Amino acid sequence: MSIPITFSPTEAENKWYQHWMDKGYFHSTPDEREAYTIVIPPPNVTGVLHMGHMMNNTLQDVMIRRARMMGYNACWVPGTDHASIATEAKVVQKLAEEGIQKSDLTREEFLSHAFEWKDKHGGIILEQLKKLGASCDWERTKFTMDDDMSESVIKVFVDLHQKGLIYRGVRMVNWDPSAQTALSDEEVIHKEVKSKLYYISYNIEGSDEKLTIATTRPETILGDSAICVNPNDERYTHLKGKKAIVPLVDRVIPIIFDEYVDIEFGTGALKITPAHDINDYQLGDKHGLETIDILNDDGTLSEAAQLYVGKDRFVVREEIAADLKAEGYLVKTEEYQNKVGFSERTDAVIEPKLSMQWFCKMEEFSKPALENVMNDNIQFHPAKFKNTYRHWMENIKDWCVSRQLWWGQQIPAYYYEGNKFVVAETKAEALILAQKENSTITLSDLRQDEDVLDTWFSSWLWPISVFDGIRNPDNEEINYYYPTNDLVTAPEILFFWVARMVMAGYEYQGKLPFKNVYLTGIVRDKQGRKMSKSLGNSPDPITLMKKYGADGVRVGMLLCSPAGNDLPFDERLCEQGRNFPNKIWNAFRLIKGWEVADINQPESAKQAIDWFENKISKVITEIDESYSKYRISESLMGTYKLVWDDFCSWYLEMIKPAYGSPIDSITYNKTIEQLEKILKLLHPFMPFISEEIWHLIKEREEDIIVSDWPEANTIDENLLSDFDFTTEIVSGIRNIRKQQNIPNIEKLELKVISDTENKMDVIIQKLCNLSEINYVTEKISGAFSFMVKSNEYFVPLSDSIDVEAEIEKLQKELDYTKGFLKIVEGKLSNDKFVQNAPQQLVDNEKNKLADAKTKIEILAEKISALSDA
RNA sequence: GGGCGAUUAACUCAGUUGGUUCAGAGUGCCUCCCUUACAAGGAGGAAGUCGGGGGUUCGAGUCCCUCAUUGCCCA
Repeated sequence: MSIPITFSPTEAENKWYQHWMDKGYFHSTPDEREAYTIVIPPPNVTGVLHMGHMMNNTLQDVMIRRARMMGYNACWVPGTDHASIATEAKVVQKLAEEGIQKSDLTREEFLSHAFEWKDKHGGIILEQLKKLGASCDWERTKFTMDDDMSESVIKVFVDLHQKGLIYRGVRMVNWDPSAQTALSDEEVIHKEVKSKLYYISYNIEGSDEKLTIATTRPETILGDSAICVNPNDERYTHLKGKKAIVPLVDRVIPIIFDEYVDIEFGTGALKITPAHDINDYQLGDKHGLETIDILNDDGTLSEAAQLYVGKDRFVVREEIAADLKAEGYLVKTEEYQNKVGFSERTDAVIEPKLSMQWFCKMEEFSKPALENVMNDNIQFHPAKFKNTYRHWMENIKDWCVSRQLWWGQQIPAYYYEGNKFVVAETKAEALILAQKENSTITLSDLRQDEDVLDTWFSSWLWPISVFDGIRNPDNEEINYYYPTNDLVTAPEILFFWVARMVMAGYEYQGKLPFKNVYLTGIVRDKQGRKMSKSLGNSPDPITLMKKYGADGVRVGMLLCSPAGNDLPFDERLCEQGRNFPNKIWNAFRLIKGWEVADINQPESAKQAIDWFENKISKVITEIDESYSKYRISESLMGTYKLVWDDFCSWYLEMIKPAYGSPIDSITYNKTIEQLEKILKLLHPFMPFISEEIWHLIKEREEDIIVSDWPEANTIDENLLSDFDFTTEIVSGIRNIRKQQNIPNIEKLELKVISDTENKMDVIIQKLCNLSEINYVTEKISGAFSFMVKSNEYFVPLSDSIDVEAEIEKLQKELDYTKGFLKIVEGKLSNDKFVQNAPQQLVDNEKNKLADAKTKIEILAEKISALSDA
């Protein structure tokens, strides 16, 4: 059989993914085994696969595949969320391109367009995840607006309303004039921008005096209802009881006094616009000021502004500045840096706006949610995010859950007789409730709230609702799969999503939603910028997988990405990720190329097997440990080194038969056994090549994806350290070959001065191509030499030896050892050290002292012997 | 402005209760080698005042203080 020199992944990927699907390995149904569950962080239906998804889903797949091999009933639930703002924006845009305005459509018509769009684009990411090898239970795929999911959302809304945890109220909200909806605080991104500080003077009523204020938003003066100064500010105390006149509109407003005002900032006088600034709103509330809302929902000025009506707020800013200047009110402008809120979705500048919204009370929810994270019932990896979480939970504010959109679950509040309303799951139930108030009300008198619920109001139920645990809180599936085990997500949505899921979990199941939260880093480009579509700095994952193979990209992503750390992405990582499967592929080619014969097993091979069996047990222990701490990249690195260094560089070299010679069957079979264990360890990281080689080893029915995770046997630590000692000798000889340019084919001799015989001499002989190893008692002259511990090794060579160079080398080692000795002596002559340090440590220092002394003696002898020669 | 992190080799990061193995790993870099699995490879090598400064201790990358730089969250 001829096996190609490089592994070509594409064919294997398609073949095995299809095979796994056909066999139904990804599908889970409750049974007697213990469940291991992950719910996917549902990607937006608007999205396409990006590097963040690759990272995130690779991790989940690694975890789920390993759990499957460990005998758990593994269930990974995939799905998407409806992303109300983003999706509605996309659909509106698409309709606009077709010449259709949203306002021309009924709600139902618009929704049918939106669903059409979702059906066409909504599954793209999930299809792309299949290329990555994601072993999701596709039969369970959910969408946050599926009928059952929406029912759950509505049920929860009604339930919370009945519990008094949902209320309607006027609040200052973050208004996105572009999307024309309110946003939660978390959806607002504050950015540092260059702006201007405008100094505007107001006339004082009945006086020639003027009062100057500073603002970044001159257009809002039209909504001013007071000017506020600090009562401790002596510059202004005489203005008590006076009134100011708003320029251009000549409205008379009071001058009020409040310590809130920073004397140092600007002129120390602050204009108060309660309708358009959260702080002003609070001050207005406190001082009983009028609120004048001068803006329309689309960011243009309203009738209430009196001037510039219908013009955009930014246009007005320029115009009013010019007009103020013309009228002599503008004192000066200054360059100024300040933070401005932008919509996460539309990038429009957020307008603080007073409006009627629905809110969810958070205080009660936050208690168990905080407690169970702080006490590690729910563990964060890395744990440092507990701090951030706590800070948020302790300062939690009510959640604005209404959005002025159509795409989403319509709020189940029904109005009648003006502003009276009832909340119920259906209109029919609402009618019954309303009729209790007024028996004459009919269905047609009820008008449902126009707004929909925040998408997170769906997602926070995700771990419960995918198992129908809201509608049927005690069903078989929720009881079996919930709580889920691990959640893999980004720290950016720790509050948006993770915290709220925890709250919903305790509220609706009385239990945590997941036991572990693995927080991934953010994938950035080389310049440290977050990868985003708008910057165009993200490579296309599908292209990458074509180039490097899915296994290669998976490994590349994981190699350098410890939990919670950002990953500056570089394609070279994928290159490394591709080289690794190729290494295994070639190891397999080597083994598969051997002719197997019934011949005696060489002692060296026997020892190599003994060693490797111990080594692999040790590594399995280590990588299991890393997994248990969610140090996935460490598990991978442990596996990587096991394969590359231990298996390929050491083990295979030790058992390799001479070129053209057959291998004995015992060694061959043992080697296959080791290879199979390695493939299993690799499977979570590299599912495709591991399955491919697994089947190329021999024809078989069983697949590696459902094989048993290898278990560690008892480990002979002495054997392992003997081997490490042996490798040092091998390196010593290789060094001499290298320095003297002696080709590998040329056999060498090794002479040893040592108290004990190394049991692994046959290995040295094999790896170094030695004709013989002899133990001697006298130093050998005319030989290259080196030391390992206090043993001396000589490689006699007929060629002349560069005495000078040898002496120099020995002198260097001697100097180093002398320095080392000094430090050890220093420690041991320190009484406090000897008294306070643990006995074991002191003994060890004593051993180091003895060893160093012996070594110095030997080195000195060697130098003098060489010098005499 | 308030809170929380981070700073260890050129890069990305490990380093657990202070103590053998504490100064590590992978990549990159340098030298040599297309040697009969693999040049997507092999053999070897160099590389760090553990951000600066103080302190506690017999002993500090690790604990404390302080300064600097930097990131995130909140206002």
